[in-house]
Amino acid sequence: MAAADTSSPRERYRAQVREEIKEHAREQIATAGASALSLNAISKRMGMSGPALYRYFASRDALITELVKDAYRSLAGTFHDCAAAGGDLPALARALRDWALADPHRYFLVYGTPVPGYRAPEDTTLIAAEIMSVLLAACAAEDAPDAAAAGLDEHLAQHRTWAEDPADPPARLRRALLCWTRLHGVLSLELAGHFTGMGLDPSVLYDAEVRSLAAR
Amino acid sequence: MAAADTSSPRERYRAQVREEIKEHAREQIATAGASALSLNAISKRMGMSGPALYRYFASRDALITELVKDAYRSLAGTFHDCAAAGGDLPALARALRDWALADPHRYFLVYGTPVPGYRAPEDTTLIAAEIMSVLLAACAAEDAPDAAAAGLDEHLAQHRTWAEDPADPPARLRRALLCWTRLHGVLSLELAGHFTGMGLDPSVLYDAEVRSLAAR
DNA sequence: CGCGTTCGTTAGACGTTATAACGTCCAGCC
DNA sequence: GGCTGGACGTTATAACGTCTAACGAACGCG
Repeated sequence: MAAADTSSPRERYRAQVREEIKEHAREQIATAGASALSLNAISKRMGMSGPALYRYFASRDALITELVKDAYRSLAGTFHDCAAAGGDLPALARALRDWALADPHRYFLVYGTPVPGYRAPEDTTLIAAEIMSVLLAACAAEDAPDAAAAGLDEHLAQHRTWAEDPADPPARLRRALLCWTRLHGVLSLELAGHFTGMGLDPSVLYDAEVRSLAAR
Repeated sequence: MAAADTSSPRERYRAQVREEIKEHAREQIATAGASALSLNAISKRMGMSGPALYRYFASRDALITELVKDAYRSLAGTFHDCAAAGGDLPALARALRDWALADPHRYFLVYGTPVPGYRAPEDTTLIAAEIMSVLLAACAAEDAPDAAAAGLDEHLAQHRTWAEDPADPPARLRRALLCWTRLHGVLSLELAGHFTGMGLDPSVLYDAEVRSLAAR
């Protein structure tokens, strides 16, 4: 924060140009997907020449990585805001779906097909942990032991590095995990258009899954 | 002539070359993902020159589309085989996971991030319906009405174009749908590597979800 | 004012998809 | 046997992409 105060005009201009580049990149990704992102097209639309962008981003992958990080931060922010406003688990689920539908390609930037050579930087895993933390806090309701999940609970009791609070019972970890995987299951298939050919409304399916998760 | 019945040697050679091209493409996709598929690299590895491939596939997208169709057919085949061997729902789930783990990029070819301009051809939707049909048949067990899914059942009763058998109760359609979305939720996150940073075993989570689906 | 860092430029190497035009070879037909 | 048409593979070329190298200009700082 204080560093932003004392930033030189040079650095402020640099940050502004970087933001403008990312803005164009986001727009391009939203219309054509991440694989179609072209530094050349961005530079042309900004009135600059191609290699000028390399003053601001080391490579195309670096730009995409930055956008992935922004997407993570954006999702974590909406989750945090929703929880701060007293949102319970269904509210969080709604916020997640709204966030995803607002920009499907941003969702796929986070949860979509991974690029083989790509390794997630440390930041993203930290933000992912933060997202899980908010979800975990919303799963604070009573948890009855589930016979079908006994093995999972035992496994979670031993591998809980992603849940910082050691007081969380395994049943709560399990519920947060299930929220994540089940909502992602419906949402990703919806965003990929796999329901359109079947003529059914994804929101109904999503809501049913949310109710099922909240009511247990 | 009788040549219309049996393929001419010309056509057999053509089919063989097409298959060899697809073989190299599959290998390339398995190691570097679909976005890294290069017709140039394939042609070089086959000892041919670049544009020669255009005699066999109209474009790069056409080749990828063919591979997507093959992946669909492969999944439908393993599903069909599993069901023909008397496999129940857990067996189908295991077959799905084995199929996905055998070649993760093939799974993403079917269920991964969609390309914006891409429209699924009619064949793939037909095969997708066949896959759902097998899944539906495996969900033939008794179905108790679920309070949280009443709205979904009603919606499914009205939009059931993807289930050809009109005798299927909505509860069974719902269960098949939930199998699909929940298993995909765990599987896609696993294949994308989102669990590796959390230090937990995806197979335990997957098995728990399978048990939860089978025991209801 | 001078100097150095940063910025943006052009030139170019290299790879990609895709088309056009040109040989080449084989199958079938007279 | 010889001819002809079509399929095949080639080289050449265009257009676009990332990214590096080298150069000039502009800006801020001492």
